[in-house]
Order: sequence, then C-alpha cells, then structure tokens
Amino acid sequence: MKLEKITEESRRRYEDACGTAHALEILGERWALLIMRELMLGPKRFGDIRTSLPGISANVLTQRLEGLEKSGVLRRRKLPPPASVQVYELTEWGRDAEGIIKTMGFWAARSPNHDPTLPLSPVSLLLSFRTMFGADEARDERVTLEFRFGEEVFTCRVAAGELINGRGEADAPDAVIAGTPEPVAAVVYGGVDPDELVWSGALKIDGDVEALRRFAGFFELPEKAATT
Amino acid sequence: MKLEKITEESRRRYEDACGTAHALEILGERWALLIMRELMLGPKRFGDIRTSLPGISANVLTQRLEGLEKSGVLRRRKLPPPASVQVYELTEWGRDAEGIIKTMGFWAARSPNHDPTLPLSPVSLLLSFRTMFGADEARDERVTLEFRFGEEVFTCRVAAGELINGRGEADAPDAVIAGTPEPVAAVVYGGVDPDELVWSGALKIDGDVEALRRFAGFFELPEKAATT
DNA sequence: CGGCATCCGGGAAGATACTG
DNA sequence: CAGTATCTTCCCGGATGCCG
Repeated sequence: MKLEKITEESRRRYEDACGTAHALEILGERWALLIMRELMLGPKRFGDIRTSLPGISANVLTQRLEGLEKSGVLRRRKLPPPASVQVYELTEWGRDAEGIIKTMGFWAARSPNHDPTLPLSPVSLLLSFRTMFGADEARDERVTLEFRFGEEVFTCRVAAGELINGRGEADAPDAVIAGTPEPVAAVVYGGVDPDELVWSGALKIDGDVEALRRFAGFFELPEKAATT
Repeated sequence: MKLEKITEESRRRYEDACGTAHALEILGERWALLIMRELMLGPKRFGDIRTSLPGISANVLTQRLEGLEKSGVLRRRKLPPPASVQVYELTEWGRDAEGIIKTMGFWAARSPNHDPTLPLSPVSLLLSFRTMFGADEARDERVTLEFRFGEEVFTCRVAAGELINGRGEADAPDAVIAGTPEPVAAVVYGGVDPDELVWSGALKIDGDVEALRRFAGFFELPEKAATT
C-alpha cells in the first residue's frame, strides 16, 4: 500500500523543510563530517582517510563516500598517470562546509568535557588554526612555518593579520617543525614551551624556535562554558 | 580484560581531539540538533517539542534530553506555580550553538536536493529569517510584523538594517499574520504573493499587506550549488 | 594494498502500548 | 501530559574474503 512505500523511503528522514534538518540528512550520519574535514585541505585516497580516522571501518567509509558523492558533496577522481590512483575530493559546495566545521569546532572547544590531549589528525590541526586564529594578536606580525607530519607537509603563513595555511612546502620558512600533531597542539594551545618537546624528542625544529613561540601567541582557546 | 573495558566505554566515541569531533559527540546523534533548534527561542515542554518534531518518538526524545542535559547544553526547570510544569531550556552555552544551526541551514539551502515545501516548525521559520536576512536590502527600512501560529506568537522587527525576532506579541505591528509556517515561507522564500494565500485561506492578514511584501524582499535563498 | 561485498553481533532508532 | 516498557528494524562496527 501507499503507506508502506512512504515509510520505506522516508522512515529515516526528518521530513522538515528547515535547512538544518536537510544538512543533517546529508552529513549527520556518523563519520560523515569528519570525512569531509579530512578532505578539506585537498584530495585523499581511501586508505589515507582511514589512517586519519582511526576507528572507522572500511565498509562504513565506503558507505559514507557513496552517500556523500550522491549528495554532491564530493567526487571520486582518477589521478592521471603515472599515479593512476583514485582519490576523493570535495566539490566546491563541499568545501563551503568548512564554515560548519569551524563553527562546530569553536563551539565545542568551550565544552567542559573537551579533552584536547586526544590524538589529532594533521588536517584537523591545520583547520583548528584557521578556527582559533586571533587576528588582533597577529596584527603587524609576519611568520612562516612549515609543518612536517610524516609524509604530509603543510605551510602556515601569517601576514597582515591574516593566516593562510594549506598543503605544500613553505617558501623560506622561519622554522620547519617535524613530528606529530599532538605536541604541536600542546605548544600552540597548551602553552608548552617548544624546547621542552624538542628535548623529549617529540618535536624536531629546524630554524628559529622563537618563530614558533610567536606563532603560538596568535592562538587562544575560548574560555570554558559555565557548567551551571 | 583491559581491551574489553576500553571498547565498552569508547566504542561509540571518536577519540579525536578535534573540536568538531567533540561537537559531534554532543549533538551529532539523531534529532539532537533539531531539539536544540526548537529550544533556541525559549523553553519548551516535552510535548511541545514532540509536536514540533513529528517523527521523533517519545523514548528517543527522553534519551536526547537526558544526554544533552548531561552535556550541559540544556537543563530542565520547573516553572513556578501556578504553572508548575516542567520545561527544558538551553543553557547559555547551548544558545551559543545558534551559529551552528544557522551555518548548517545556510549551507544546506544550496543543496540541489533541498525541498523547501516540506512541513516547517514555527521556530524553524523564525531562525531561517535570522539566517537569510539580507542587511543590504533592508537598509533604511522599518517593518514590524506579528506572526501567529496557533498558540505560538512571534515578533519580527526590522530597523536600521537589522532583524530582531523572538517570541511574544508585537508592539504596534504593521501587520499581523496568522496561519501556519508553510505559507509564510512560500511568501518570503517562494515569491508567492500574500493575497493569493489570503484568498485560498492559508493565511489571515490583519493590517498592511504591503508590509509583508516589503518584508519578503529582505530575504533571498542562496543560489543552488553546481551539481558538476 | 586499495576498494568493495558479505556475514554477524550489538546497540541505537522507530512504533506502539502502557502507566502515574 | 510526560514519560516508561517492549518489541522490531536497521545501522554501526568488526572480520573475512574477493578482485584488480
């Protein structure tokens, strides 16, 4: 009967004209937004997404990629030879979801239960820089840093009160920082001195350590929300 | 063994320091953000939330309210006598999530699959006004409207290029519009002429119909994202 | 190895009925 | 009206295996 057909198709939908509800239908499933986060700074391969998202299983990742592709948020693309591998990349509209990721990230940073010491993916850290960057503190400052997390290399350039970051090696960086994202987060958000982490072997810094210290000064976590 | 304990506690968490991931743990479950949306313009009772969210079942709503209260996003409060009923209201931090709702709503309005003719809750409509308001179009304009959706009454005031809306009757409104949210959305976002809906009986307008027409001119849906 | 299909166990969501 | 209890369905997560 008709009723059955309706329930078949729509049982799991919100049936709500509100844009927020529609957004949730697109990226409200588990892992979906985090997959988009990982693609926000450029295309990635299936396995590289998995590495950045420990905990997601292969079949769920497959399902999400299918669903997000169908929604028009991302597309699969075959890299030209000699690479000839398949990558997933966001569409222009998909990239526009960066605002969602940043807004949610900023909001949740105020949660009393937020634990910033958990593992962090490289892309995640770079996006958090965009989210937490304080233009006022950076006014009239200039710093260029290169971050190396294994194979993944990123550049962060601060100039004219603006932060621009993304994939790729830096042109004449003040310092090159190599390691994992967690100690970098400890420096930038936890107020840990870089030297401490160099001594412990968690970070390797080539160039001006002071540049990283100044860089860290441009960022501040928002104060926790009142629990009352 | 230890492994079992870890999985018990953390099977369903992302184990990710990224703020976005933490936000998803708080409000990424089904219905959670829509419940917050319904509370965004003021406290509500259990049954009233249910009415605004057709499709949610009572037990799921109970679970979400418990979870969101535990997260510090909302609290339950007993209204003083003679009302003496229990309501749910957002905490200050919970209200700060309005930015998430608006960002997601604006983004999803560009979806090729968005169907704006579905049912719409009153709060949803009012929040969409905040999201889609065009300050440029409203410069030097002044309009005050009162919307009556059954028992729920809202005021929208445009002045000095700003929109302020919320619950409550308007002071000297240019027009009072009574009906359901859907035809109002048709006027504001669909370009339907108010008179048409008055004739069909979908809307009842007391006062200056032209005020509603001008009001509608302040809003515009963003253009759809390219499907390529 | 990368991508995807399949099977299974557990748990969350949905529908309905029931209770104070 | 405000939930609770119960049952079913389906999604998530893990494991395995196939295929290029």
